[in-house]
Amino acid sequence: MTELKTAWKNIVAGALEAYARERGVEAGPDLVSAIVIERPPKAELGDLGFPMFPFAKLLRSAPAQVAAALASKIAADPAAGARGQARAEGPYLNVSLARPGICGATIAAATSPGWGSFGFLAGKKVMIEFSSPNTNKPLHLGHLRNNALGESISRILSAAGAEVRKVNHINDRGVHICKSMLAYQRYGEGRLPADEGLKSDHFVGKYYVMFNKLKEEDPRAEEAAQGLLRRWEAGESEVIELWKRMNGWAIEGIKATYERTDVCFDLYDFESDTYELGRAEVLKGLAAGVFYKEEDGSIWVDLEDAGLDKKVLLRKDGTSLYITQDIGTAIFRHGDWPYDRLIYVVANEQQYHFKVLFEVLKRLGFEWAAELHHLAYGLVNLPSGRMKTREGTVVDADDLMDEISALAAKEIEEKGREGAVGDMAGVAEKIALGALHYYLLQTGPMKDMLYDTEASLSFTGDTGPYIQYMGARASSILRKHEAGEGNAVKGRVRFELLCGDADWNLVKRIAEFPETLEASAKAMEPSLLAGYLHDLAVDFSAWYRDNPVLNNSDADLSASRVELVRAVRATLQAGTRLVCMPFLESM
RNA sequence: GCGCCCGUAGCUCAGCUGGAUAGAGCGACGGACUUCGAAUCCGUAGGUCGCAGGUUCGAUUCCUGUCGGACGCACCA
Repeated sequence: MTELKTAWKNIVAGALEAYARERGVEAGPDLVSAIVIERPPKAELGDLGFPMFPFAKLLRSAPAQVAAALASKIAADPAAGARGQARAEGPYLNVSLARPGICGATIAAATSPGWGSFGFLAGKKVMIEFSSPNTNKPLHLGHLRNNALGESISRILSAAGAEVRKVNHINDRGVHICKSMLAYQRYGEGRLPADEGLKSDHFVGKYYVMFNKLKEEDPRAEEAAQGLLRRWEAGESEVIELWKRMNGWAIEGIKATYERTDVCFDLYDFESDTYELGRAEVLKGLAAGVFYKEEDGSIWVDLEDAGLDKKVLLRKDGTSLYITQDIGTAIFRHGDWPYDRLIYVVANEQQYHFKVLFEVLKRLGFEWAAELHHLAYGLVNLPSGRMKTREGTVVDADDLMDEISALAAKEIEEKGREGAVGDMAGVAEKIALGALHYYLLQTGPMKDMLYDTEASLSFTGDTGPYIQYMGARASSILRKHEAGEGNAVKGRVRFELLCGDADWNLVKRIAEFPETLEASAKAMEPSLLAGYLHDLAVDFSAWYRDNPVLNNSDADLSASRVELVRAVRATLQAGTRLVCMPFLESM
C-alpha cells in the first residue's frame, strides 16, 4: 500500500508538471511537495484522494479545473492505467486502484509466515526500560498501564525489525523499602507469606501499609526508617538479611503478576547495584568543566541557557541523588550494550527530570544522548480521583485481573459455551487480559485516563473481547473449512472474484496493516494499532454478515473468500499480539 | 510565578503530515437470530470541537491570548 501510494504520488506529480508546462508555469519542487494523499471519506469516491487546492494559485486555475486536467492526462498514460483509474471529483483527484493485483498480493502476503514482521528498523538496537517497581508493595493499575505500554512498544519495535532489549530497573533500596522492613520487624513476628495466606508481594505491601500504624504509635518512626537505611548502607548483616528476604518476597510476587499478564524482561537491574554508578561520571564532568562546585562542596549543573534550572548532581557529602543514578545507569548501559535508542517508559510527572537528564548527558558529550526518549504517560484515575495508597483506593493488579477473569468466566457460562471452550479458566483469563490491555492501550499515552470499574469491565462494543470475538469467528470458519464443510473445498481460488466493493473494502483494510505498524513504531504509539484492529474487526463483522463464505453457491468465490478470512485471521493474530492481547481460536 | 500536558456528543474515548457532510463505544429509543458464533449487526436521537483572535483557498488539527483541569519546579525517589 505504501509503494502504491508513492507510485501514485509520482504519477500525479508527473501530470502536474506537464500541466504546469502547458500553463507556462515553472513547476518548482514546492509544487510537487505540496501533493498530499488522503483517504476519501466514502469508499465510492475511490481509494486515494488528492486535494487540488494548493495548486490553484500557482497554476492560475480553479482546483476543479486542475483535477479535471490531471485526470485526462493520467487517463492517457498506459502505465498509470495499469495501476488504476483517476477521476476528478470536484476539487479532488480521486484514484480507484486496480483491484485484482492488489487482492492477490495482499492476501498472499497476509497468509505468509512473515506477515507482521518488517525490516525498516533492521539493525537498530533499542533498549526500553519499563515497569520499574518498588519492592515494597505489589503492582497496581498504574503499573499495568506502564507494563502494557512498554511490552507493546517492545513488540512493535521488534516487529519493525529492531533488536529490542527490555530492562526492568527494580527500585529495591531507599527509605520506602526500610519502612516496610521496620513494620515487619515490629509486627511480623517472623511470619512467612504462607502463614498469612498471602501472595508474597501482597504480604510485603501489607507491612508497608502498616508502617502508618507504626507512625501513630511511635512518632519517631520516620527517623527510625532513616536509621535503618543508614544501617543498610553500612552493610549490617542483620539488616541486609531482612532486606534480602523481603525483597525476595516482593520480587517473587511481582514476577508472578508479570507472568500472568504476559509481560517479560530481558534484563533486571537493581538500584542497589547501580545507585552509585553516577558519582564518577559527575566527577569527570566536573573535571571537564561541564559542572561546577559550590562552596559547600555540592556539585551542580547550570542549564538555564537551555531553559531549565540549576540542578544538584552530587550532595555536599558526596552522595548521589536520583538523577546521579540515572546518569550513571545510562552511561553504563550504553557501554554494556551500545543502543541506538533508549526509551524510558515513565509517568509524565517526571518529564522535567528526563529533560534535565538528557541535557546533562548531552553536555557530557555523549552523541547517543540525542536518541534518549522519555515515553511519558498519564495517570489512571478513579471516578473518586487519584489512587492513594494511604486511603486504600489503589486498584491492585492481581485483584483486578481476578475480577475481570471471574466476569469473563461468568459470561462464558451464561452463553453456555463451557463445552465449546474447553479450558474455561484459561480462556477466561485470556479474555480478561485482552479486555484489560486493549482498554489501557486504546487511549493515547499522554492522556490521564479514568478507570471506572462498572463501565470499564465491559466485553461488548469497542473492547478487547470484541476484537477477540472476530478472531474466534474467523477461526471458526477456517476450522469448518479444514473439516471439509462448505463449498470452498470444491472451488478454486481466484482473486479477481474479490474485486467487488464488499470484499475489496476488507482487502484494503488488511493491506493497511504494514503502514499502521510502521506509523505505530515510528510514533511509539500502540493506540494506532489498537484503533486499526478495531476498524478491521468492525469491517470483518459487517462483511461477515453480508457475504457468505463456506455456504456460498459459487465454489470459486467460496474458496477465494476462505483465503480472505485466512488473511483477516492472520492480521488479527499478528496485530493483537502487538498490543498484548491473547488471540483466541474459540471463546 | 515559571514549565509541561489535557479540554471533541450525557459518559469514556478516536480523529494520521491542516483538507470533501467531525467518528466509535457506553447510555436512550426502535429493529434483526430456521443460513458460516447475537460477546454480533442495522437504524434514530445527541456536538457553536472550552472561549476569543490570528495565519491559510481551507483550522478540531498550526500560532497567540484567555478560561478550566492535571502534573512538575527538593542536597526525596
